[in-house]
Amino acid sequence: MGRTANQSKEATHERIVETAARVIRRSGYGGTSVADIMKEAGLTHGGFYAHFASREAMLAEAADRAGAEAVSLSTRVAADAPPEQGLDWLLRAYLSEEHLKNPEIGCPVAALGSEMPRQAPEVRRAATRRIKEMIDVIARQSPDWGQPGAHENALMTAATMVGALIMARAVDDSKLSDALLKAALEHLTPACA
Amino acid sequence: MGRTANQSKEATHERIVETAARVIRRSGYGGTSVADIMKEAGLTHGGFYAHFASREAMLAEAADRAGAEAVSLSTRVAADAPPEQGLDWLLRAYLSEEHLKNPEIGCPVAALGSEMPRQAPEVRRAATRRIKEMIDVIARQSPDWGQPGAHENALMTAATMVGALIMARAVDDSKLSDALLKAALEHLTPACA
DNA sequence: AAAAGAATATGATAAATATCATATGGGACG
DNA sequence: CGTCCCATATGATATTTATCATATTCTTTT
Repeated sequence: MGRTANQSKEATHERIVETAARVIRRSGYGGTSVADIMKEAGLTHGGFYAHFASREAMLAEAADRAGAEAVSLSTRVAADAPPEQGLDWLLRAYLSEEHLKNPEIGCPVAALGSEMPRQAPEVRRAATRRIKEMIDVIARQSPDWGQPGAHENALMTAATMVGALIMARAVDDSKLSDALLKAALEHLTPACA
Repeated sequence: MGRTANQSKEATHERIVETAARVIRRSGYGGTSVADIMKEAGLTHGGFYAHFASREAMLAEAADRAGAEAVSLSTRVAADAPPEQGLDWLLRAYLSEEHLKNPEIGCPVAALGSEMPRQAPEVRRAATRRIKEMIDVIARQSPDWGQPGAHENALMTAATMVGALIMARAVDDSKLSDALLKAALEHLTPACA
């Protein structure tokens, strides 16, 4: 059934990528099949290759999309904060219970980080670009923005955020999860450096 | 071919678990098949279920083994350090180029962290236990050992270590990898809190 | 309103994979 | 020295999965 052909091919492509960006964060690169994504997008698996050259090409687009969403959401959160509190708001959102429990709409580095080294070059390239953007977002919100060492500081801040969230999700003990998020938040908030 | 039956079943079980502990850190939980592990252990896939009730049971044993190796290696590194420098040595080893490039004999949290939330309960339970042990190793090496907040400090240190290594491995740019490791090392070394 | 064209569904194929049943060969013990 | 047992290999099955070829239906155009 040709379904609704008024939804142009481009729009369907869009929808698949958007869906995939969510599904990979929920199920991982390796845990996501082409059929899974198509089903969740309301399509059947056969049509997939009318939209993408390969599964990997599609993962690359999905990874890029997930990264772009994270960057723009972070930018918005920081922009909505009162002056001087951009980083604070960012940290509070990132290290929140809500982010902990909703990987599919959250940071793709936390959701997919340890699978990245095994992905296709196109996937890693897209992810790296978005990670650099994310680090810049953090750097611009830091109190020491412009000073020497500010970029290094942003690198460490990003690492702590990602590590705390990954560990909090990995662990089977909600007390420890909370403690990890709280420890990271409290140690990053008072501009420790 | 009964192969060498003098190697008791127990020893073979041991060898499979040991092999699996390496393979999962290299290929991920989802990227590792039963046949992969058996082949790398020098066996054929068919015999697997004489040793484990299921693939998941085996992953649980492998995760536990990998965690145990990491804890004992870390303990040894810290013990070999001059007095007051245990944490320093730990950090230098963890955030080294060598660790970056050898996930299969390194920290399982960095290698498998983002896949953990989807693993079987037995796997997560084992991993959580080892993670707690790892945090204790770090806490005992900290200069503020015993003081209030020392445990929280260890949580944040662990998060930063894990996050920096995961990001450094994820990224497709060796300059950024180095910068991430260096930033984490320099900011954790001078006992920032 | 019918024909053409584009988008998607159906169906098929080949490879991988978890799991299980049975065969085989080497060592222990009589 | 021959028999039995146990660990492992062989082989099979059912499922999943990536990929592709073909059929079907919707929309547009005349």
